Amino acid sequence: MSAREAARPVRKRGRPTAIERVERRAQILEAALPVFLDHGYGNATVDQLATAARVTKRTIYSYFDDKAGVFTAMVRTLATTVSSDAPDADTLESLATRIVYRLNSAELIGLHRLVIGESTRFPELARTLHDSGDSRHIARLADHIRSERGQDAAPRAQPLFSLLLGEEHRKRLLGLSPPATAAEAAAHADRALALLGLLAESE
Amino acid sequence: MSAREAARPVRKRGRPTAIERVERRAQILEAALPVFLDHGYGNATVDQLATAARVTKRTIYSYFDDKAGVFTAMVRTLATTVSSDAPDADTLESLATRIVYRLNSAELIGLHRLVIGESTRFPELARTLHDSGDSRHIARLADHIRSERGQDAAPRAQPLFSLLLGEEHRKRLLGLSPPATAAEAAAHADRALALLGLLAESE
DNA sequence: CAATAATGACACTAACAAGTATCATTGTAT
DNA sequence: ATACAATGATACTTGTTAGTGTCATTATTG
Repeated sequence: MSAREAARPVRKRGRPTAIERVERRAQILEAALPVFLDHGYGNATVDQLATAARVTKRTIYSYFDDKAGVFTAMVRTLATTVSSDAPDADTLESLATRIVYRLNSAELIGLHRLVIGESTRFPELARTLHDSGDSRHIARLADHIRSERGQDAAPRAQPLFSLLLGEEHRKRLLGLSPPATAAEAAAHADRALALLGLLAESE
Repeated sequence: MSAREAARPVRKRGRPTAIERVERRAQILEAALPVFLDHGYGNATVDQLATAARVTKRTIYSYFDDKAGVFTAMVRTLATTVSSDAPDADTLESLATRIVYRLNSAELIGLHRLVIGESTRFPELARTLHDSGDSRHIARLADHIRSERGQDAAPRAQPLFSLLLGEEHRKRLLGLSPPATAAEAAAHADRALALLGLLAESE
């Protein structure tokens, strides 16, 4: 019923260029996330996916085999995007802050909700998401800890990650709190670092 | 296709006693969890719920308004069960161990998966689950910390809870690891307590 | 013992959704 | 230029599912 769903195809007809084809594929996947989030994988319809992408159902099926194909492609694309767009942070603090901020974003929370909810039926997506998300984050934290705080502190990377998520993230997953602001993320990260004795002794 | 789904009603006909009616309601809800877990809320059918409970669809609708009614009743029942069956633990260590063990059980993991996945469409269930789960756990941890480790340590209850969940719990939600054994739960709890300086100085 | 609540069995309806088919149309590729 | 790939528009097929209706049956309740 939303404006998104009411939209009608807007592209012209005719054979698209190779570039346009890539763009359109991305456009379909991008539009798919909100639809799956609003209705859940099981209840989302292909017609809704088509309308949201401003494309006809016919076109969806020219890019993907079926509904599951759209879903898996969407998750994979987002997962790899997330893991590749990680800009190198200068300090442990800034890295921790970035992680907190990103992980509480509406986009990533939604993605996690979907994958967790469907993990029984799409186990490979759960694996993909974890490998390109948590694992990578923990490794990056370990690298920074090692170089900035010494070898001994490296085993604290995983607990640190758990604290960076914290109760806040659980509430986010359940839809009980809004995304963290940049300031909140920084404060949260500092608290977690302090608890583990990983905060730089400044001033 | 599973044996569960193939089962047929087994009860006799006729008017049940008041007690039987209560039992049957519980029986329906109990059978509903595996069905919702296997198929997801959206894809689970009322026929599957009926067959799993060894009851006819007609009977389901005599206890609940609709599919959503079965779902919400099931979650509420499980949530209150969980929060009430909490046996008082003697020490902080044993409480922490219990929490780790329970939270990684197949039952609670499944419940969380469902509620997280459907949190957009059933926000009140998310609230219920959090209130009767996390909130209560953190409060109990805080009580024990206060009485066993002193007032100052109480603020560490929430971080402690986050560490008790830890990366392990995230993997569990994604279906990437099996339930923790009792021994694993104890070891994990001790590690978390040690990290926050909350482990009793024994020996 | 009579009235009636609850059930199983089973058919049925109405809605909805996945995926396909057709066809005219447009613009790319060659 | 000409073939043809991809699309929008639209209708259609086929299967599924939520929820209801009916009726005989059983046993509780009063």
